[in-house]
Amino acid sequence: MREAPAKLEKIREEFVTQWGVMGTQWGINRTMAQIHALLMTSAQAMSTDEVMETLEISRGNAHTNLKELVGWGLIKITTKKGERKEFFEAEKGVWDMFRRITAERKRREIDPALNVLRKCRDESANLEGKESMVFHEQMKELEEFVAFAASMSDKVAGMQHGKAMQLAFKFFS
Amino acid sequence: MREAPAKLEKIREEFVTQWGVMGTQWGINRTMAQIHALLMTSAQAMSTDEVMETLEISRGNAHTNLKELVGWGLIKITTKKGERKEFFEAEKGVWDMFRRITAERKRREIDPALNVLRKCRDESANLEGKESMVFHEQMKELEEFVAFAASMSDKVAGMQHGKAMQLAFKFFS
DNA sequence: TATTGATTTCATAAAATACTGAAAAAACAA
DNA sequence: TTGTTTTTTCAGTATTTTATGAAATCAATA
Repeated sequence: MREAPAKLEKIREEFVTQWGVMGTQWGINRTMAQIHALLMTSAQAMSTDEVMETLEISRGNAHTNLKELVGWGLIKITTKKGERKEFFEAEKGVWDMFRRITAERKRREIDPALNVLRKCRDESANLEGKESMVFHEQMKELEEFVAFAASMSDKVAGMQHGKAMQLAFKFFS
Repeated sequence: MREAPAKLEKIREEFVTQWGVMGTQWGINRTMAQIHALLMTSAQAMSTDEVMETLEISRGNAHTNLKELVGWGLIKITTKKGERKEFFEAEKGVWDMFRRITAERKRREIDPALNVLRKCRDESANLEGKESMVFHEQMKELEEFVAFAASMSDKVAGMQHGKAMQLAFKFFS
């Protein structure tokens, strides 16, 4: 890696660190957030060894989290001519990042919630008593809302940047 | 608490359990999610002792998470005539729940991210070299996007249910 | 084929997070 | 005041999550 001005490296390190802290608050693992921050702000693809060295983490840790990021579609694997190693490169466009995160969170968090809600709604459909009514009604409303959120999520994740901005403009009118 | 049909209690317990599991995936603590699920589906307000007993958790745990939920605005404290204890009651409307969660997540997750991004953008504004350009550009785009998300978040969280549905309809046209 | 370089796995260790239970503080009643 | 009930805090413990590092596997080259 070509030597970057010391000042930049300092700011970048601060960004990576803070993004890691934010990650934990977002419910994602610190190293994963840090690697993402690192690759997002890298002018060129990095190897596992470079990531390990920069963040001072073990090979296992680097490997696991790089592959996890690939799973999220936030980074992709590339190769360099004459090199045997894999290199990793981040998706840099923020809209694409957002779409991928949205789609993945839907899959991991919204869809399972929907299943739970539907099951509980169905099973409480024909019960007697006030308690049962309250429960069933709550399940129904939650289920409807979450289903709606899921469909919005799909819609947004499927949109092109231009289309989305157009819509956002509509939103503020 | 009046005795509810055994079948209901079984389904409700399943819901509470599963909501707790989901909570951990959402990055929030299991007990907090369980208490929320419990109160959301309760026909009447519950005391700390009732929560402790139902979920078989300690007083400290119940107390901490009840207060945390109050902090999120997802449950509120009430009292009963002739009773000295505090009782807790959940906001049941899903739209209001959603608004409160949105507002709180913005405050806790989006706003701090914005601060980090702005700082990094500013500090990298006048640096030389390709690396610096890439970094600065990325900070700028992230900052713009997150600021946009923040403003959307405020907008949504401030909307009435009817207004939001109207908008959602527009969205699908 | 053997050799070397790279990736993957996984048992163990470390760190972060959540929970308990009991004691202290606060709120209310007598 | 003094006693009683309820809330709050927190040190210690348990659990869960994440990271390490070495060994196993895989892949490319010669």
